[in-house]
Amino acid sequence: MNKYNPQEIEAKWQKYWEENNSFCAEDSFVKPKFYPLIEFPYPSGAGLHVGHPRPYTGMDIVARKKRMEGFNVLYPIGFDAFGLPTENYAIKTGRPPAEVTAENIANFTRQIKSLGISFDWSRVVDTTDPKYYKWTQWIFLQLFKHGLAYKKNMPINWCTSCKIGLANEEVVDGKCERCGGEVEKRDKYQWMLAITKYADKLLSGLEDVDYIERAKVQQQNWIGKSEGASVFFNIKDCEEKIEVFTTRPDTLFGATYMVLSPEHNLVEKLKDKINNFADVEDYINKAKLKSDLERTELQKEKTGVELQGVKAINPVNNEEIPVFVADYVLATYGTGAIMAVPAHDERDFEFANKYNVAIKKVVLPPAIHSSYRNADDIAAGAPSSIRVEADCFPGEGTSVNSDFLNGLETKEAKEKMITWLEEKNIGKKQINFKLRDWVFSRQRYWGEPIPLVYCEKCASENKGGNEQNPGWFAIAESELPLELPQVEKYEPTDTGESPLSQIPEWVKTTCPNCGGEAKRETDTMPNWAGSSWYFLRYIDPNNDKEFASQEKLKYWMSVDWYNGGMEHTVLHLLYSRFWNEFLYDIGLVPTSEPYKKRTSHGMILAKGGEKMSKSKGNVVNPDDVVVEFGADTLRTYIMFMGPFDQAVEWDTNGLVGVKRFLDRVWNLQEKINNGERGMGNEERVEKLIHQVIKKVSDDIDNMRFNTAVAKLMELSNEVSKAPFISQKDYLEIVKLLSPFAPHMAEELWAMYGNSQSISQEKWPEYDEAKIKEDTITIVVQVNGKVRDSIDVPVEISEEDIKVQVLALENVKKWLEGKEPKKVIYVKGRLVSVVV
RNA sequence: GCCCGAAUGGCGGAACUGGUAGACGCGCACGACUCAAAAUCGUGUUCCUUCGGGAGUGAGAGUUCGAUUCUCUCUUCGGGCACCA
Repeated sequence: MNKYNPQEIEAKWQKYWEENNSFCAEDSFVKPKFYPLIEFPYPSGAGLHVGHPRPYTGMDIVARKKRMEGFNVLYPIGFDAFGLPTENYAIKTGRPPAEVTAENIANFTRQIKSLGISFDWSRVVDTTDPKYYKWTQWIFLQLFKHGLAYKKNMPINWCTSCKIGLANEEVVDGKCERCGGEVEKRDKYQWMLAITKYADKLLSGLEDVDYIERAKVQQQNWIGKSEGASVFFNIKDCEEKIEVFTTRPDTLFGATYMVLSPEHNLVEKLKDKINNFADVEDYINKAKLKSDLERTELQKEKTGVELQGVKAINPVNNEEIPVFVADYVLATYGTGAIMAVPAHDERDFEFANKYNVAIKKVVLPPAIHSSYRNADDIAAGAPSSIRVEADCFPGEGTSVNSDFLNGLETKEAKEKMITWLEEKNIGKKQINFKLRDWVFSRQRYWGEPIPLVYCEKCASENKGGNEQNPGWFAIAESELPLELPQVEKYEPTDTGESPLSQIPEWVKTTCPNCGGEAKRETDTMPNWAGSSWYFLRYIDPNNDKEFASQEKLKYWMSVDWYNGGMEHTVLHLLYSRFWNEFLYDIGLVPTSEPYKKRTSHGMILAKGGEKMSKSKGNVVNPDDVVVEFGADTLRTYIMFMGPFDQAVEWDTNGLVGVKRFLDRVWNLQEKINNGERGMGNEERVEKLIHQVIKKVSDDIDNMRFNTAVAKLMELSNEVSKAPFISQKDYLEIVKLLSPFAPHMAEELWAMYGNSQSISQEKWPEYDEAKIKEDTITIVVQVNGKVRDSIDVPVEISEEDIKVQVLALENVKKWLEGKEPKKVIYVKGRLVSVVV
């Protein structure tokens, strides 16, 4: 018998799989399909890191098992290659980003292939390939044509030292990531995508999909739907009104003051009425100067200034109430103004105390539960939900001091107030979202060019574009892809514009509408663009007529199982769902939701629990592990380390145990006895194998890879102790191991006369009857303590077992002659004797 | 501050719908093989113990014949959101 030599075996089988297209999905449309997906990597110059193989291997195991179960599996891979690190590297070295990207992709490909992941390499997509981004641009144009893309004046992050615009990701703790310089906001016209129009759909769509709970909650929070009312407050002796949004219209009688955000345009309009305008202006200017960081850091202490001479009128009781400007009110949410109810909102409470504004209670907390009447009880153990601790009560209860709402529960009070407001025409039911529209422009080179042109003549004639942006036109579809031009320098310009603006011959074009002179948009798309639809392109990656054929989309969509990092559950997941839902609405994809199921893997940390990073020098390169131990050991170890969805610490010592396990399985060949059976162990081994089939199958379906490996280890240990194993049983074990250690499994499978790849074999099935034991061990407890255990036949009756148990010496001893008060029998588990 | 998640031997981690806590692996100890070492194989490995037992899953209570599992309070750690009215 040869020694297990992973390096030799792995190269051999990787070559075999490639030559035989073993893992290419078929566009047969006959077999049931299964479409698993992992997040495609960004091909960085640093190469693969041991974190990458975790999701790839996990889904690979699922994919391989599904193939063996008869599914037509599409398990694709690609590269999300536009991005800042490559662009920055290009700036530093002067090399074209495309060239650097090609090199990095080649390196990533080599590394991933060395892991034996069953990706369909015939469908690789690269977001920077013009053949790919042609369709990214095309989809953007559909969004534009349907009025979902518009240009708006928005603040960007401006590094005062590098004199360039930064993406949000480049701003770390309010400073420039590269130079550490100050970052300020500068206004710039940017393309926006109206994702807010899909807020409701993005929210309700979550009901029908199987995402891990955390991902759903995060998306819900991000979308941030809140239901309430908008209410108009009149201003005394003035035509102007203040519109506010509130989720608690039932507390309107308790509104004792109002607040405008510093950016609110009403301040300027009321200038003449404000007696202390100089103070107000001063406050507003100071607020503007505060960076985002300062605003959040200084949140502990609320500040504001009263607009003296201005009084608002509470519409429910006509009381005159003061109006403040304060930066704890955000300009970007709701109407940028609030009605303040200090008795029932903690922020308003704090502010009212500081500025001496009246506090009026209009909601009583619900009755305290009778079992917790006593104050000491409450302090000791009442659930926090029924405790009342402060003078400010933000919860729900019963309305008081509120005229026609008195005595109503919060829910009813809200409804009644909304009806009243609507009847009087001073307010209405209103739903607000936290979700903002998506800033889609980047002043960068290494991204997809935005395929729009601006014609000044048409703009002046109010042609094209949309209401906000006349003069903008989509380029003709025949001109797609609009390729990135070659440039000399990749640096952003002094004005914060994209480097593309420095190429006059590229910028200058003709207007698709009037044929006159026009200018191209010089901003590029953000990183998120290419990854917002890549799962659709995998289905038909070489199609040059459509982004994917309808027939193929109908067969393959939606993605059955998408696994990715928690860091992408908000933006990437939301953006790609948005694009898919849009494409569904215009009839181009068959399902509204792109992903049926979403799971998440935990990070692999360096020893000591730190993140692996280049600067700390603690990155483990999978190449080294493959060379030393082999890919099968690496794969199996990564799966064995710990629960798939939790962070785990890398430990090179752990690899040793897994290598020993694989060696042992390999060496089990010595135990194969072809001729002889009947050595007395077959039945036991068979039973064990059936138990393992069940366990491993269930565990893979639930991503409990660590316990699946443990069970396989247990099986191999058990078999090692047996005198012989039949070839049939041995190969059954090899099949079960094949998704984890595919190279070794192929080698062993071939060694015993099989000419076809093990990946074509049927996944083992278990027989429930063979799993069952004939005798079971019943645990005996006396007064809750384990005192003995007995082996009894499975079908023993309750009476019989009770008699047997009470006759046990160990039980008699603990009974001390007393009669048992109660004897409980839990079928197949235990007998509990209570004295 | 709010919302999630977690806490189990020396370490990573198991334990189905409440039913023998510590599977599996690392490490460690002893033994076999060896001149020796490595590798491999075998045995043991939660703690205390007067060897009868006793204690034990972050802490404290509760429900139960029985709680790592359910309820409540608290502590610590990790993640997300962060003045969203």
